Amino acid sequence: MSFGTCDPVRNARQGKPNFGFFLNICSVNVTGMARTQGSHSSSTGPKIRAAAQSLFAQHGYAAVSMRQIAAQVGVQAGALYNYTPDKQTLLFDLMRQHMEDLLNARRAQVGPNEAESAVHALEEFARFHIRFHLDRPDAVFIAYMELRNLTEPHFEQIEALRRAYEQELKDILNAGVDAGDFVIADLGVATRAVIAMLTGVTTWYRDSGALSRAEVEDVYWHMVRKSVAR
Amino acid sequence: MSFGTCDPVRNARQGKPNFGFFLNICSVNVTGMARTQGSHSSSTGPKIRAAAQSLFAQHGYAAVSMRQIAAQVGVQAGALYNYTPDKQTLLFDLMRQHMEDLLNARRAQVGPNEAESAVHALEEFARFHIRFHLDRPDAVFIAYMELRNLTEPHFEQIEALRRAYEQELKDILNAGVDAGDFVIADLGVATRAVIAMLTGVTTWYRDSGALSRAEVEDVYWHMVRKSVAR
DNA sequence: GTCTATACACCGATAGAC
DNA sequence: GTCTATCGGTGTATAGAC
Repeated sequence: MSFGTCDPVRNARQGKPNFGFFLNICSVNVTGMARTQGSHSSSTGPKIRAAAQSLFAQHGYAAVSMRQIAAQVGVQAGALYNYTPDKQTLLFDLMRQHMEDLLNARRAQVGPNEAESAVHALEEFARFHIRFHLDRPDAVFIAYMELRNLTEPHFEQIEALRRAYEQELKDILNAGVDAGDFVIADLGVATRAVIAMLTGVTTWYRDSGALSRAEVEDVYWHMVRKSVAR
Repeated sequence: MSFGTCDPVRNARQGKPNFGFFLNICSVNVTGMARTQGSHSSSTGPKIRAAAQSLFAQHGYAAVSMRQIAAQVGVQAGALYNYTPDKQTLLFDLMRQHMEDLLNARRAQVGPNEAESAVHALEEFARFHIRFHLDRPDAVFIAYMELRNLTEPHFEQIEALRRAYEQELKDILNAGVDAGDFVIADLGVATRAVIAMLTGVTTWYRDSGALSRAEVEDVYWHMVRKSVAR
């Protein structure tokens, strides 16, 4: 009962295969080289992060053991500690990487062109946000659900990155208000409201669904545009 | 290290007192009657649910032990099993109660008066949603974060309640489109987008903050109204 | 209805061989 | 860099006394 949610049904609902990580029976050798045990790998580090990200997203940080992560990678639990000092740091590294990727991708998008209209800048932000989040469902899920499992100094670093990203949108909205394009009662609330609306797409969108990503982008963009309109 | 997040700092950040549930030293007798051990109480059941709700919201279902819940109530762990068959059912009962309260409160609000304008109906829904959610931060947090810890039949029941609530908003939006009050590209997406935006208030609002609940209601309502406007 | 005690399994993390 | 073995502790849940 202690692995309450490691059931095939739940995994199927979330579109995940069942790797059977209790028994080390179906551990997969990603490199394709024949080996009966161990990895001795070129790239165990990345594989550990990938396995942890997938398992944390499926079952939650607290419900996943280091032994489960090791089994999915195809090594023994002790080997994980060659790559991370502890489980908590493994979580933090995943979250920090995700937030840095988000911020860097956003700044790369906005970098070249300057002085565009606020409406166009908002459209670019909205479409970027949806695209980035739909591309990384596991990382997004962890970033929003596992904040309380970070120790205080780690939490503060993630929060700072989150606030920096939020500021990107706030600047756009503020410029739009100054230019007379937007009417916004409270800038901070509006910023969080728009981000919450857009991020919500990750809770229901599936590639197998009725709408394409482009269509979803359009629908959300129209709603965002109107929500801050004059 | 296994109780990684049971630290005073984190609790203070979430506005929770530190009950020190490791040592049974400060277990509180809520009834006020002097007793050195045990509860033998009229109302251990409700106290267990209250303690579980608080602890699950703070640390997450998987990170909270039955011993911690018992300590907060002031009984030994074995006594909990007079009130719940297992931990999983305790979680499910909390979530079902919350969703039923939500649906019942919504239907009580809309019950009496009929045939109002879609715009007014939407305003009532938006304000109700914000008020109800801000009044129950712990229950809301659990309802959104712990879905993956439910077994399949339990999950399906909660999902049905969530869909029924969603339908309440969908009906309003649909009526508004028919009446020519709203312009909506996709009814399902718009329904989820509005709910996501409104629910987002729970992630940042604090009573100690700059805005009153009434002001927050106003700001969100204006954004929702515009987001589906013609 | 609560207690004490316990069954049995798993946890994170480390030590030392290879 | 991975293995095997292990430490000390915790987990859920149950049994039986009172």
